[in-house]
Amino acid sequence: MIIDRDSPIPQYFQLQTWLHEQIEQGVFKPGDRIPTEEELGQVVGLARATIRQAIQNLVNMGYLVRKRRLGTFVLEKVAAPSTQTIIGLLIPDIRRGYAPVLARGVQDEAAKNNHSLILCDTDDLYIKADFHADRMIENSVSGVIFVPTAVSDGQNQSIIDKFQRNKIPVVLVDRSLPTVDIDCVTSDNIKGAYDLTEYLIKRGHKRIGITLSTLINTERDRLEGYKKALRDHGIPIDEKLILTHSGPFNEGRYLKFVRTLLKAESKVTAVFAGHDSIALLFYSQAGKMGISIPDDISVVGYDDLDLPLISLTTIHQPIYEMGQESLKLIMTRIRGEVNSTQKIVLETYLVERSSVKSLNTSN
Amino acid sequence: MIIDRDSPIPQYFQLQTWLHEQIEQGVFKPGDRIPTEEELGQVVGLARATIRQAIQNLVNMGYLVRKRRLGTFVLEKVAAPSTQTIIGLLIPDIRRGYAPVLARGVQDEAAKNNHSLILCDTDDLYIKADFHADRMIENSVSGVIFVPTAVSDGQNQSIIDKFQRNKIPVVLVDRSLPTVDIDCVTSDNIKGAYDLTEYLIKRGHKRIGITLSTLINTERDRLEGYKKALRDHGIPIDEKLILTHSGPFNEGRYLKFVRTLLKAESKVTAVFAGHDSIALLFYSQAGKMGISIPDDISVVGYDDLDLPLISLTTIHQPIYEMGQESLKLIMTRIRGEVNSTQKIVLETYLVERSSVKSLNTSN
DNA sequence: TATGTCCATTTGTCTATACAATTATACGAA
DNA sequence: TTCGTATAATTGTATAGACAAATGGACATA
Repeated sequence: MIIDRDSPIPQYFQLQTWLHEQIEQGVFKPGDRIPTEEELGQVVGLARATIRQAIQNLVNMGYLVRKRRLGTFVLEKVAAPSTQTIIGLLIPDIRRGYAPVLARGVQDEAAKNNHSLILCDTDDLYIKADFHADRMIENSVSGVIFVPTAVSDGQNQSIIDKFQRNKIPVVLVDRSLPTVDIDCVTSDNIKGAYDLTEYLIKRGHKRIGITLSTLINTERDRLEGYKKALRDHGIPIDEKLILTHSGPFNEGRYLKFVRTLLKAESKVTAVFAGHDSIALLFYSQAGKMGISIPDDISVVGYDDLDLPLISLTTIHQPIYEMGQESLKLIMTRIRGEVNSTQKIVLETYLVERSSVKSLNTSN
Repeated sequence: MIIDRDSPIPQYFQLQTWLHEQIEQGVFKPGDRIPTEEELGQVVGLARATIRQAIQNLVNMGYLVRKRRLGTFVLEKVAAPSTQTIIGLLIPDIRRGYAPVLARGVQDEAAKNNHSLILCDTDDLYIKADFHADRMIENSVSGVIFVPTAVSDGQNQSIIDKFQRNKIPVVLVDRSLPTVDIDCVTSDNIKGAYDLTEYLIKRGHKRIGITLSTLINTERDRLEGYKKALRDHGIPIDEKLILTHSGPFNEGRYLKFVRTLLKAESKVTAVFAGHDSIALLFYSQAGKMGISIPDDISVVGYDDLDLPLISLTTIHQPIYEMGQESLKLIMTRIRGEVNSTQKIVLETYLVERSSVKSLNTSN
């Protein structure tokens, strides 16, 4: 008999122990249904409430699940999922560009999933990214959302490796690493830049300057989209109108480029600023040089930052949504729901404002 | 009555929730004995088995401990000897105003102390602040830096209480609560506004409009500084030039105020914008109305946000430093180094740019 | 095929009752 | 004082019975 009614050990506990043994010994295997409370009551000769007490304890201990109308089942013994519910976000600088919006998107989605967000700024420096990565691992984050630093792919790779060695899933946002097979959420910079350039071309612009950084692949993609649009419309690419720089964003450097393009000798009728912050430099320089936008020169940007006082035609990047998507993606990884690498590319769209003048007489 | 027998929510769960609340709110304090099962049964009119079910769940959750013959007691909520090195930051919205700079200040200082930063946005809503507070407590943060929400002091107080019941130190930043004796880091808004107003007066301005929110005590202080400066210089206060609103920042509302002040009838020669974001509205509206700043009207702001394209005379608030100081303060609390309440007031200074015209002929 | 309805089964919630086990406290005896 | 013992209070264990709620599956209907 399973239950010894004379034992000082409570009967519910005797039953609980017996059930536990059956599970541990594989008599009841994961997925199996154990007898109903009614049946157990008959077999061991105990009241249903007593049976329930034994079963409830095993449910609390994670050995069983009850399902209404179906019965009680043995659970797959899973390693207790870490009680930590923290996601790490590694971005260049919370004060710059779209970072606050991205952080907010991640955070709102994290809140929906009952996770908190640890925020770390890398300043695009490997050493800071590495430092924060260590701290995140120490604080046992469940996953990391990483905007790769504007340094070598190898260094970014080594940050990612560090997380993966600790079995922490990583999702890249905005900037991807072509050589690394890893989940990422980006937008289609080639298409966005293509659309934007085509927009200028259709308004009669032929000499279109561009200035951006070749350090980050998002901006390299924009350059590619720009060139492709020119080629497709039979406009020769003039390398003198392409002013690039391979380092991180530096205001003084770009101010030089901006001045060069604004000078009458350049004869450009429109400029493509690699991102909205550069477009802003065009506005401030043009003001100083007595040049009017868009009357004297047209300017387009990229990002659609919330810029007061100017009305810039630009490409809207769904930054907030990228934050949300990257968090959703990391949650599926944490829950172990997917295996194959996910590459999510979000749509961008052109926002027409009034920084571009149409040169078409018919228009 | 505590129990609603018509509710679809199980009665044991209603009781459990109620008990949980009593504990959270400190009605039952750690060490207290709660009523016996018998007593509870009498009070709420439930069978003892039902009472037990509620209590058992709370025991499992670690809120209560039962002792035979003695009763059931509230447990000291011992945050596992926190190896956690995380600080929580509760701010209204990381995307707005100075929030990114504050967050960065906190974070850089946290990094120096080997702590990480959990970021939570409240949107100035009590319910969100409360939600994030619970999550921070769950993640056992070592301390919290809190920008009070723009709601009633009582609600802010209840957030603070929640942390303090869990022995988590709290520091207020920017906005203080006059009725609460708690560490805080602020800047002297009365003096800043006084200096700024005096600056205008010394340049010959007598009709000075002001528009701000009276919801937050920082802005109320600025209004006070403005009035004091006028009084001290023998300029009568014209209530018609004071346009206030008692709700949270709302662009439409302030645009109306801005237009009123810009109209020629108002005859103001200068306006004091409650913060830089409002100053920005003056610029955008003035542009539309063909009014030139500072030639037709002078404008000053408050905060010294990094505003591109305009050259606004404003009061610099040491936001980054406030973030740093608040973190330093919380670290001293965590290390238990101080006992008395610390009220740190940082210096502000006037940044003279070119949004103010001098009306003095001699100048 | 798709959709709605009903039924039987199983767990979920709740009551009422009884006795057992534990233990702080008081009290009495050594 | 010290030790043992009785007592009362409180939680622990257990029973028996009732109705509620969810739901897979069978069956009927559109």
